[in-house]
Amino acid sequence: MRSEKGTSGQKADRSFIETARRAQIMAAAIDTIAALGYGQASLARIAETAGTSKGVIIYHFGGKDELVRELVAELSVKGRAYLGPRLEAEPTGVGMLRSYIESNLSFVSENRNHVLAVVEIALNARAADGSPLYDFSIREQGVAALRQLLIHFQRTGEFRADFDPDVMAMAIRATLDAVPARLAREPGLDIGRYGRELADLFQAAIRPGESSAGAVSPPTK
Amino acid sequence: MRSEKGTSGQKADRSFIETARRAQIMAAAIDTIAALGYGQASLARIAETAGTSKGVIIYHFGGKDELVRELVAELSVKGRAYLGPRLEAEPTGVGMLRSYIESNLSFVSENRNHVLAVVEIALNARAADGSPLYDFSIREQGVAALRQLLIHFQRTGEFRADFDPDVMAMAIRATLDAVPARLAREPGLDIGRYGRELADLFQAAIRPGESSAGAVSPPTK
Amino acid sequence: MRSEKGTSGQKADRSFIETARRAQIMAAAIDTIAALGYGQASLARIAETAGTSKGVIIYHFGGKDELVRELVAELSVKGRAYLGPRLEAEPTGVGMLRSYIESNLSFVSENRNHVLAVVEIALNARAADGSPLYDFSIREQGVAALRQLLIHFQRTGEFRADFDPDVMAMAIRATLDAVPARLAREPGLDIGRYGRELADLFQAAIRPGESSAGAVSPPTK
Amino acid sequence: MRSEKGTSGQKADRSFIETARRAQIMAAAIDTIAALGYGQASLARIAETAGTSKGVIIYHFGGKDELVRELVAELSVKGRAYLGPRLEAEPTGVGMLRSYIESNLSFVSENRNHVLAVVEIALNARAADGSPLYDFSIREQGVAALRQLLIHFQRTGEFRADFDPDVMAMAIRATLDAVPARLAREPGLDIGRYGRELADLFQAAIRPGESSAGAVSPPTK
DNA sequence: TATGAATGAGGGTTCATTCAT
DNA sequence: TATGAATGAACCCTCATTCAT
Repeated sequence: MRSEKGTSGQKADRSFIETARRAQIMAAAIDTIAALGYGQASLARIAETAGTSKGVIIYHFGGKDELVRELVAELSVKGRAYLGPRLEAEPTGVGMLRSYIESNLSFVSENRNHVLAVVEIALNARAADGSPLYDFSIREQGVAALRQLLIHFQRTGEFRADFDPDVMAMAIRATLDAVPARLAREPGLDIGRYGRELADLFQAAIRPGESSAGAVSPPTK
Repeated sequence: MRSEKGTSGQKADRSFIETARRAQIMAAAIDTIAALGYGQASLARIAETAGTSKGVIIYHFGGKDELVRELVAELSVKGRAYLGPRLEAEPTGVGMLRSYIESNLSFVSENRNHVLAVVEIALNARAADGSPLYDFSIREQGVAALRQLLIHFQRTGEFRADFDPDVMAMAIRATLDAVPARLAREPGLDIGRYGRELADLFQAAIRPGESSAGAVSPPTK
Repeated sequence: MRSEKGTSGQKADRSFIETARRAQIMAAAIDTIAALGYGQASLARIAETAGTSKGVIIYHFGGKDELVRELVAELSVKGRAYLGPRLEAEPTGVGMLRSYIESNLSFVSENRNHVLAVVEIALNARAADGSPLYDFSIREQGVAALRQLLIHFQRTGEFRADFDPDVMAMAIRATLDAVPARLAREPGLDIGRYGRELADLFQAAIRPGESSAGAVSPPTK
Repeated sequence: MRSEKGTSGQKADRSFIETARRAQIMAAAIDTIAALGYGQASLARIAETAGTSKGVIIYHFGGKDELVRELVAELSVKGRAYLGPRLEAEPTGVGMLRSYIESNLSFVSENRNHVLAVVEIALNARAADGSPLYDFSIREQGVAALRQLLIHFQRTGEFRADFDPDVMAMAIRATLDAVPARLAREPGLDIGRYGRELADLFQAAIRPGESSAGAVSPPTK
């Protein structure tokens, strides 16, 4: 059997041919999940897309779960490599916020199907008892980092202090997460413009206004 | 066979006992889908939750599709009845926007599992070819109505004119749609406060500021 | 429960309304079987055609088997009442043969669906072990009677003596039995002409020719 | 998945083991259908006869439909290969007619169960709406060819001119089609003799007699 | 290294029938 | 007399996985 990498998680050394096969299968899995949804993406269909048989997939990945897990992990690695430098390059809070949003979206547009597939997985893949199958702690780490960033710049005064950083982080994340699905429905979408609009939106939401938004809200009982 | 109601959609007159059974089954379906996810919610499991057998479900609904369709339709009816009056009661643009957000969330909190189930269905239920199985045009109508509302108050000047109403509507909707899942993970969440925070957030995003947010954005290449 | 008539087979005395219901159901069963074939004619579909529910059918007939049995029996009674007098009216062998064929066909054309249904039943209805479900001894009695007739007129010399009455009887019966299906496919078929042609055909086959057909046959190894 | 052969119909190249399994399953299907009838021949029962499981059948044929389709196709191929040369070898009309009948019957006796099974399929296999499931155009082509043959020799004068070739063809076909069922009931039947008798019968029916049969028929209104 | 073959659980659905009313 | 409700077996099929080669 292949693909037993120790718990340490380091990649087993693989032959060239094996690496190629794995890449081919993962690409097929991505396209199939993106196109049909997680529930419809059976091993048979993925194998068909890849031009092989189910057996091959099981051989190389040990099972469907592991294949999917690697799909998720790979995107996570790609994502961090993409976003990290872009964020660190920004000196100001507003810059980081805008960069977070726009970089996320450009990453999405450059990895459409992969992102779409992982979103599908995140939303649907569950064990028989309903518990999530894969580890999306990365995502939560992302949200946490975003919240830290918001808190930081609330403290510096660059962002207004009277929003809940938790709620704001979640709103930003949710809005970004909805984009891949929309992109799938509307492939011609101009992601660059979309990202700028979204950045404007949240920039307006966090900027310290003359009067806080909360002050305008009707008195709550 | 049961449950064939004409295209007009009016409920066929049902016996007391049938009505009860249907309600019981729908409740079981809601809980099962909410708890396990759409993909794991087989008829057998739903039947088990309901304390009956698959046959009974088929008898009363004619099939899984119809059961799910009714779950969706019922929530849609409930939702409109809940939201409509609350929106119409608001005279101002800001009031309507806040009401839209807060009413949505209070509706969600009052119909947790049902909303969660329908979100599961919306995200996951697909035909074999990947096309969506049910009609969520209601949802899109909702987004469209929201966009119209935004456009209207941009014209009156109550909202700033330089945001894209399409992007704003989508951001609001996506943020709201993410709440049920979070609520499921975090049952103690204070929805009232959460709604007010979210309303503040988007109120800040649409308010006509001294200078438009866009002006602050870095020059785009 | 209804419909338990003693083994003696006499009809239980039935109320007017029950008789009507039974007739209605039997008509529906005939049309359904004729249209869809025996295998597709489930109680549900028959009930739908009849405008009632499965329960009613079971109530009146005790089960599907009994309903079908009565369909068969009724046609058998009708058939004998139709054919008997017509045969007996013929003095000559040729007349009886022609009458047998033509009366059979006119009976078929006057009872299209019923005949079609019973043919469907005869060909398809079987118990789980493959054994035939209903009693078609009537049919075999018919063939036997036909064979007796042929033998009789072979002895009188009106028919040629060198054909096997068994084979001839079977050929006539098979040919007649194939008509309903053809009639179903080709509803405009002129049964009168068809019957005369068929009568001519078999008349030619049984007439005492100058030389027996057998003599012409090539020597068999 | 197995058994997807292109529309051209050429057999995909199969491994030895697969070929064997397919043959075994087809044989089991033939025996089961012949013994129990089409309606009782479920995949489970066929699998039991074959000594395997339903899954294996599905694996090799993709579904019940395809299995049955191949049963029909194979017999059609076998039948044409068997009958064609035998017909073409005959110089005279009478010879061809006799050969048609006798070859058909010897083919039947040599392929008892297969023929019986296909007859079962032809009579019973239907879609939910009652329409036939498989393509029996071959059969109709056979009848059409037979009719052409009859017409041809009516023109040459070898057959009498005053029978309807359509009716005659249908009578011959119907008589032949009834044989498998009889053979099933009466396994000891002497098919050779039976065929000669049948050939005699129809030879007498088509021979140009001193006076046409039609002339004897009572005046038709 | 790779594959075809087979497995067995579980999927949704149809069916004739039973039962309580 | 009639019906709606429920049952449970059987149906065909899909699935991820195992196994022998």
